[in-house]
Amino acid sequence: MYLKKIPDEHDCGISVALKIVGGKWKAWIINCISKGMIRPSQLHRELTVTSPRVINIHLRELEKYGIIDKIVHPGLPLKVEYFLTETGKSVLPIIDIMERWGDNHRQPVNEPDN
Amino acid sequence: MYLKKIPDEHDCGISVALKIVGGKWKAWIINCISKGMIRPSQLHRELTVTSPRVINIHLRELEKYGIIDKIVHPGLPLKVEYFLTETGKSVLPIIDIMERWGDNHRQPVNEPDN
DNA sequence: CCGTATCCAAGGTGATACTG
DNA sequence: CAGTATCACCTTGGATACGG
Repeated sequence: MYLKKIPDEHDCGISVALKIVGGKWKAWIINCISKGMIRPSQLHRELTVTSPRVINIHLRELEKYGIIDKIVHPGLPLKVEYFLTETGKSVLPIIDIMERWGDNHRQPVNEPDN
Repeated sequence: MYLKKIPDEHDCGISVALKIVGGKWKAWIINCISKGMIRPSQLHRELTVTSPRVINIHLRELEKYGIIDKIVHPGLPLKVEYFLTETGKSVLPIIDIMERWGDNHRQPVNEPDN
């Protein structure tokens, strides 16, 4: 997302927001967690097109930014559960409006894909 | 933005929306045009941190997706004016909500930038 | 003034194999 | 089950110079 070197005068809120929803699967992951798919294995099953590594990178970043947090249950097999923080929940309206807009404008945007 | 090879079952509205606001300067450009900075030279002056080439790439893409359109005035020196289409205007609320969210959550997101 | 071509650096993503 | 390391690839962004 090439957003790290933006000088201060252009580091607007959009840059900040894009750090959260800008990744290829970040918004998708946030949506899944908000819907109760809180275990990594569930995410992997839903997102078979991607490797666990990429999902984990996104999870680490969302964690770092305070969007999600996790509970590690002791014992074997391992059990980890992610959940949205309050900050994370505040992102849902953004994802929602983006999703609705995209669904309503799929034609003009997706068709010229040459 | 690596959004081109997303399989259909995951090609949700978010992917579509990110094609519009996902680029490093796309949302910024849309904002500028909506505020009346409609000539390329104005955009270049506002965005001196970037080369004209990058701005033009974004403009071409926004044009391709029907977000902006342009009027080419004949004569020399050349004069071009961009404007938002109706579709483009419908993007403004998304940019607005992202910008506000980002401004309100700058701390937790920006600080862990290690 | 406007736009593009070329070359290049860097970041994001993907496949696999591996450890605890 | 959960997570990481290494590899290679593709996309994006950036600097410069040039043509309409």
